[in-house]
Amino acid sequence: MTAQDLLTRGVAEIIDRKHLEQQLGSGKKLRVKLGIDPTGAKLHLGHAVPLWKLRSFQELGHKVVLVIGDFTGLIGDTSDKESERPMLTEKQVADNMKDYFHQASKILDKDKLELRYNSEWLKPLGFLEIAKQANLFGLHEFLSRENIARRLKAGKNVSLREALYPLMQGYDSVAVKADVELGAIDQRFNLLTGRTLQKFYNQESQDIITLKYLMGTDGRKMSKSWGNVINISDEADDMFGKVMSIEDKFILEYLELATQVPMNELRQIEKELKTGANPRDIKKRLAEEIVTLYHGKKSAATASKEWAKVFSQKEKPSEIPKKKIQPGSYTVSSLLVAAGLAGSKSEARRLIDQGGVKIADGIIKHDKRLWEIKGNDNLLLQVGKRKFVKIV
RNA sequence: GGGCAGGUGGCAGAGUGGUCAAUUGCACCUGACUGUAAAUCAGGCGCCCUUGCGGCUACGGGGGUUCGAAUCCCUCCCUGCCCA
Repeated sequence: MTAQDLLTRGVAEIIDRKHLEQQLGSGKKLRVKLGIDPTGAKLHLGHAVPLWKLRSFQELGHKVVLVIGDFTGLIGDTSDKESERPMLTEKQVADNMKDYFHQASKILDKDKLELRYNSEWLKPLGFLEIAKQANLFGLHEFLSRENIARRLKAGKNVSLREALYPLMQGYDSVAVKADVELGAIDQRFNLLTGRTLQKFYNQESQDIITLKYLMGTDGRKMSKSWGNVINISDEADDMFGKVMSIEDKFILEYLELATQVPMNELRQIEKELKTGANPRDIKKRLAEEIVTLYHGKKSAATASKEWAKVFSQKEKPSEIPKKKIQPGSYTVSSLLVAAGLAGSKSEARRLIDQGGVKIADGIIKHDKRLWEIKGNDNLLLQVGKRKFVKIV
């Protein structure tokens, strides 16, 4: 990681660039802040983008301050939302928070980290103080945010509480004396709030690095509510496959945002793609890189081989889940349900009709024949191209 | 407090007495093709029964009108918008 990459890779915008370059050049150890609200239990590759940037700061000797939004999580940020985010209960937040740090430490160096919870300073804050902070901003600023304006225009509710959220995030920066704050591009407004508040509290305003966001497996922004996420806790095989299923046009973005492949290599790959390289091969490399980050090189290699076996060569995976079921007579549909390969018999019949069901390598065309299950059958069931279960 | 609009399948969002198990989009599943679980194309996408112009359950909850309701009425709950 070069100092050059620090300010370019994955970066959408830097405010104030000159000042930040100066700070970095001065040799001073900067306090670099990232806030995460525990809105779900799992971190995904989109969350990981700013975490990797933090890691780079760590490597260059700066102090990383990870602010867990145990308080802001209760309130709920709407800057990345198309509708009001529901307020969470303290229990939900506590549950979600449990694994957050553990997951984040897959990326960050735990020993060079300052971990803070923002209830520490937000909870005791009085109304007067909040009013003073709120006085620094105009309602019009908030209302003109793109997604807020859109919701208002569509006749949807925008609660007053949402307008308060940026103050809290901004005050976090004051509390931890941040020199730099990171965030996704849709956080821009909240990030800027920190600058104003710091000034009000006689601190030097933090610089801001906004990062591009990662696309999900369906081509929309990666977000838990879209259900298109690749979680950093996903199993190696699963993670590999999900990466392989992204659209070709996102390959370069993924390499930039979700891997540590050097930028010059990235430009090389870009050239190769343009001159007719098979995107599948590049994507395989991408998937290996990503899986390596979270599961290690060995698992990545295994996942890659496994994937090639099952999908390129259409062979069976080396590990087929085994399932024991009650001995007796089964129709194919009830067999599939018993094996967990179909949610209902109706679904199973549909799969049969569509030619997606194989038993012991033979395509099943109808549901009439009865199968006797004795309890030692070793019968291979297959649905689609990638779901296998062995009845034992 | 007053006025108005609305609550439909995982989500978004049609439908306003029968042909609605419910248009469409997204997500998802299967098949074909391929360079891959990409793209594209085709089909599917409530449950049950041996497969039928079959049965059951379903359009916020409850009750009613009707031969028949997601669609009409009553009531309850909830949500949003406007005004104060």
